[in-house]
Amino acid sequence: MARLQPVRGTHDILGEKAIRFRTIFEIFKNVAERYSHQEIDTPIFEFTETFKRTLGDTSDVVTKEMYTFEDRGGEQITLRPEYTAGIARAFISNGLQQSTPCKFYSFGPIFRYERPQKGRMRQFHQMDLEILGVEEPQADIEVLAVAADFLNDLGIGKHITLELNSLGDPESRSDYRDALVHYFTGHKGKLSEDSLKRLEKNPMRILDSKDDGDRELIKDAPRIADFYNQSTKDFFKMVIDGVEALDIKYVINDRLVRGLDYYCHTAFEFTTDQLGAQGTVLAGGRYDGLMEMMGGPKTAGIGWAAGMERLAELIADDLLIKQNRPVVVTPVGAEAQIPAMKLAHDLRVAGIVVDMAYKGNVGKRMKRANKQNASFAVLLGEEEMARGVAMVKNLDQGSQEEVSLSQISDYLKGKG
RNA sequence: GCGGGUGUAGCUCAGUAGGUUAGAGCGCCAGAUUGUGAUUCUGGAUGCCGCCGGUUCAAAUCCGGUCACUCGCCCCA
Repeated sequence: MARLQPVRGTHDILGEKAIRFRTIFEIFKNVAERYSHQEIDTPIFEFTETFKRTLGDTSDVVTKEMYTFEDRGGEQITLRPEYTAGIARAFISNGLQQSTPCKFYSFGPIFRYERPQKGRMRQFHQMDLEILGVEEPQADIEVLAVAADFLNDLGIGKHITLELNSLGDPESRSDYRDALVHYFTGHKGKLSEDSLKRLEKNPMRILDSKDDGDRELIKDAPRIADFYNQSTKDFFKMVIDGVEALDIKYVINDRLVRGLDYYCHTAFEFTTDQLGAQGTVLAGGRYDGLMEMMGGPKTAGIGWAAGMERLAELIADDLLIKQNRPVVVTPVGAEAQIPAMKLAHDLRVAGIVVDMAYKGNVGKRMKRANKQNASFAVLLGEEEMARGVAMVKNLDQGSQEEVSLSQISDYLKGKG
């Protein structure tokens, strides 16, 4: 038993969990298509270079979290640790710059070699939404609207806060970064060990620190809004005005940052306090610099990803897709086996969900039917066959009546 | 990569001044009911007490290691 465990940080999805996943995906798909997004499914692995080049050599994802291996042809392959790079690659591979704007959605597994904990797995699943080729803030607004609608349709909107920030255009962002480095370098002695490393690699991340000492310093650190140039201010105002017009609740969080260089302007996270340390349920931002960094044509982009496992913990039970209750066909006696199978088949062809056990006497089969939460049992024995009928039992009420074989499917559909 | 907690039946868990045959509930199987489920009653099987080693006449119990799960840090969905 001990050896037949799933690989650390992976989980089997079955039973109620599978239903939760499907429920959430259906709702996601429904919302995305309402906004006229198209499905795209890219491979779950890409050349390692695709992720390395876009995520940067200093990011944690690239330096220690990728599942990378050499395939039999000697290619360096990586299981995707995020969606955007693969979709951007597909955009370029398929020459889609001809057809912008592209509005995509996708769903599937993501892989990161991390220490598992609540809401954090090595294989997990994300729903992803992207708009490619739109520089206007209207795309930012729309993408936020999809997210808000999605969470509302899941019935969890009220437990979730939208945190919004602007990282500015490259110029604003670079000025701010310099100011931050200058400020924190002046207080090096008071920074936590982790933040000293961040100062080297990714200074904006210091703003995220949970260390008390760091937080004291952060209070007086330069604020990003003071470094916005006019075009950044205009852009961000458009986004905020749009979000307000659509009545989407939000708070500005100017400590919300993205470490990677290709991010700019809008950055956002939808968070909850109901999941322990991993409170982010959906997050994204604008990445106008990404395509060029990959060697493609300069193309704007904005999008987000939502964590399936985290959402699955939040949704209410009554939201789950109802399972179809089966009708159970039960032969009585050996001679009824084949005729019962024929009856079951006819009902299935007629579109009814039917199950028939493979063995057992009537008592066993009825017990099994009950465990399956069957709605009806259809019993077929010698007596019924002689008269061209079957005994149809309502398992909720315990009542039963004979129904002519030719009318059973209509009878069951009428009651179902 | 770093720190805390926990590993006993399919599931939820009892079980320590170390002691003989390791327990309960739920679930599962069988029978009462060989043409009728749920309820009820009767009976049954649950198991290398995570794994390896040590202490001891004797270890589920004490010690060391290891693995897994879990919570947090880091990072992220």
